[in-house]
Amino acid sequence: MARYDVQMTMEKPYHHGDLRSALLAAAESELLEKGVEAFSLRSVAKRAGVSHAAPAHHFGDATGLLTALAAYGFQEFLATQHAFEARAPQTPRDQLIAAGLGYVGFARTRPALFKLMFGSQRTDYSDAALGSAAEAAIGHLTSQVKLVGSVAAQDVAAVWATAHGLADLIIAGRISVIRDFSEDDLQAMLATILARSLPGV
Amino acid sequence: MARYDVQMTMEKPYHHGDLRSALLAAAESELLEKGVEAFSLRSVAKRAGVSHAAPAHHFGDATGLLTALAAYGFQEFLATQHAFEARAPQTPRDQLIAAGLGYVGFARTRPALFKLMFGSQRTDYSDAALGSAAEAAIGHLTSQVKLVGSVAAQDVAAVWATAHGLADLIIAGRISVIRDFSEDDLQAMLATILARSLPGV
DNA sequence: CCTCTATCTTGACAGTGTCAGGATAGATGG
DNA sequence: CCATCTATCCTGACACTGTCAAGATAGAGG
Repeated sequence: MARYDVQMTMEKPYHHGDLRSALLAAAESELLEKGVEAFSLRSVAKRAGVSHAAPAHHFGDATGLLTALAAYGFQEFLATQHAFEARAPQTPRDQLIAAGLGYVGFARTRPALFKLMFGSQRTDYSDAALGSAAEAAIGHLTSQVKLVGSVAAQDVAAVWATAHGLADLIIAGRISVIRDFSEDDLQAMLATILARSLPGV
Repeated sequence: MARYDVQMTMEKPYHHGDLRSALLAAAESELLEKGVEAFSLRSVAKRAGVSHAAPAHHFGDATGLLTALAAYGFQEFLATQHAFEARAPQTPRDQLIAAGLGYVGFARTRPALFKLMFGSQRTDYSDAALGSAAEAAIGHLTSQVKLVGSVAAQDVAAVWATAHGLADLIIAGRISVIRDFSEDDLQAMLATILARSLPGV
């Protein structure tokens, strides 16, 4: 009977079907709860319902899994920036600020991924997938700055550092004043600070 | 003979004398070489020449050691900012920028400590020593902003985020353009970016 | 139908943090 | 001067970790 087959399948199929994606999702949850430092590969495997050595075949070792997760994170990161830009006015300056807001927004929505991507030593940036994904995300910000009119490396560094600093401090819970802010007020404050980092054209 | 006694003492005294300080120093070296995630308490003990359980009596567990190290880090952090300020002009604005340069300077000089203080989950900020040390360092920056004339929380967040973002991205090696910069050019660029984060009084 | 290959499991190993109990040495009080 | 006391450090054990080797399973292709 089909019903029985399904139940068998649900219970314990030898081949998972999409273990790679399941492990990535489990790893993000693991990071969110325990942090990068207490990350356990065996615990991730248990979350996905497979044996402790199953991840090895898909990712090699723990660094391989975290590297793949970081690469996925940069894709999401770029997508978030694009989503923010789509809702903003189409002037270069507004678009750049929207990218900055997306930068911070991603960090607040996926803090585990953000910390992995920017604050961890357990990722291998010589990996092709991670390298190109990271370069795409950073290149986007750079091109946005150029569209505003600046070609100075100093201006890229300024807006990037401002967005990054805001993101990092906020998800660390260190900017305590924003607790009393509404979401709109917070966005307005972030936009003001980001705008200030641009050369005052 | 005194000489023999000294040699005996150098070889293997049962009581270390200043094991607490030795462990903190060894821990910073360990962090610098391996990173926070690969940090090993047993390896730190081996560096200090004691058994693997010796740190427990001084720090409780691994988190206790890293917490104490972070508290020490915030003292050094504040001292670095003061050192930068001492060499700068005595105007409020120059003093604040000097504090920001000290912020980045500390991160570049002691990256392991900086990452531990701002990017790790293995520190206990409910600890009294760490809490007060961190508050002292952050309170300093806040008071510097107020001296410039601003009382808006937004301005504190702006200059803090800018300094923090620059520090974090630089020690992560992500701002690649600075590789071609001389030290003076780098300081000038940082000062320009930091100055931009202030309200344009 | 039979092999081939990708996928997953089991079992083992060295290394980790932490706890319990014992050894040592400097300090304290008689 | 000596006995005890306490802080300091060591040894041994436990559960847990990541990784490797070898075997089991199932789907795919000839």
